[in-house]
Amino acid sequence: MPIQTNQSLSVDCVVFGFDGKTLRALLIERPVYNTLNKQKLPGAMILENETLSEAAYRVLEEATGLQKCDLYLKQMEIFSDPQRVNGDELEWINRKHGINTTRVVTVGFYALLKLDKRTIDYTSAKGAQWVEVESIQRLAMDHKLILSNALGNLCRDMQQSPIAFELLPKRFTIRALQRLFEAVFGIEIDNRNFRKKILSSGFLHATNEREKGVAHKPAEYYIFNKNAYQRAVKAKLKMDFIDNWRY
Amino acid sequence: MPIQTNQSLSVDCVVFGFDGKTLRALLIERPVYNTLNKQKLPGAMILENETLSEAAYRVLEEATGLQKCDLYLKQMEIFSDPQRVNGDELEWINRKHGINTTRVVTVGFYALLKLDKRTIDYTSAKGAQWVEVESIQRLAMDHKLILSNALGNLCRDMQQSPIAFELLPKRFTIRALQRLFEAVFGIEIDNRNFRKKILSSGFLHATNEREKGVAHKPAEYYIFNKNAYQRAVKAKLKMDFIDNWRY
DNA sequence: ACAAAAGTGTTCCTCTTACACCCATGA
DNA sequence: TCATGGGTGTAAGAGGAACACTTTTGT
Repeated sequence: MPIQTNQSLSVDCVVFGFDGKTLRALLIERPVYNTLNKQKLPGAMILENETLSEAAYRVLEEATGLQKCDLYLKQMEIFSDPQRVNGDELEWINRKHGINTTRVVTVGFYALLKLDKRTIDYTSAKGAQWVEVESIQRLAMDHKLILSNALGNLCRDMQQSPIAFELLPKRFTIRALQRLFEAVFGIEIDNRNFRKKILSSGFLHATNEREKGVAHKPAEYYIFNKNAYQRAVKAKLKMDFIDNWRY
Repeated sequence: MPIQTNQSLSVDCVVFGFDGKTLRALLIERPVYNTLNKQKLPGAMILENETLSEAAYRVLEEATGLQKCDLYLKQMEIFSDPQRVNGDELEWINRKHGINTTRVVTVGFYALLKLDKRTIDYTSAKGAQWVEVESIQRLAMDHKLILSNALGNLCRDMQQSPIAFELLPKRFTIRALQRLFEAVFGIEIDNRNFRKKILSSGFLHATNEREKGVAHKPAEYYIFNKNAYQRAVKAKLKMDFIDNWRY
């Protein structure tokens, strides 16, 4: 079997947003072509002289209007099944790009962003939709698999680093943060214990500002104190750094 | 900028083994060519009709003589810098394979195996070496970067799943398990607390067999009880996430 | 008998968990 | 005044960290 030479490499992005209640992903519609599934993840072929993450940022700016600095991007698995794109789907891709490839290998990314009105307006204008992740049934090609993968990665990463804040506005309530964890992990969290733990971490800064116009006791807004977090990480390593030396 | 069409896709594997004291990685020697670095990771170009993990298993069987069932394989990042292979290195690759590619994108894998005599004999016969990971200074292309990446992945994964046992023989002593953690994490662990914790987990099964011919009290052999582990996994998702945050 | 590594218990203290009521606001 | 969700404390138990000596074997 010869070395594969006429393949193509693409990126596909699972873009997550949080609306305060449920986790959503951005899906784009494509013109119907034969019996193919209409909804797909935002993605693109890699260009010459472009890294994969550059390609991913290009896709994300096109899809959301947001720049690199407003997005959290993480590479996941590579999907390389020789049959993952074939038949009508392969024909669709070749026709769309005016190329003639026999195989497309894709690199999955997931992105996190703050789902504000401006972004929703932008995506709506492009005919894209923010769909509740739980309710997504079928997608084009193997994009459902990529989505599942992204959700697994998100769960794992949210247990290890404070990326939850990438999905929340700069000012947020503790309840919103809790609901985000509950939505992603699919669990219920005791509110008293959650507040105790998250506040005692020292990573949240109370703004002294409160919700307005809500028909209940207004919640206080907090801000994630990234510096305090990074200081804490360093302090934890402080005494261990000799042991932890890695070239 | 047009879509990249004449690239190649390869896999590179960081193969870890544990000799009872230190963590080692398998490096292969290549014939010297100009001023290129001689040592590199085992790797190969992807073939037509082959997935990336199939390619990785092919590389691993070639390098170690071991089959899929005797290896733990995990995909990591993809390395896609357009300049990651160029100049003499690119020429070396094109000459070696009789192809004419302008860009090579590679997917990093790490593999874990049980480092027994048979495997060491096999790799020695091929001129490959098991080098202490701590002492590896320079490698061909960006393979040093890939190795660093693999070590980071291994550290992370070993904290989250019982892959440590993939590096130990079926029967092992608790001391050996402890030394493995100490080697990978670069820390010292209190032996009494370690025994208490690992034994109370219920994942180890005592064999009632002991070391022979050692000049000290012989240690008992244990076996990892995978079923007990998998049963335990289903029962928990804790609020540890705040403590474990790392960027 | 000695050298070398295995194996063993207790205490203290922190962190986790479970649990129920009052508060501030808009309608 | 009622409906709604925000915000608070305590007690019991589990789990983690620190710490030193005895046991078994080969030489």
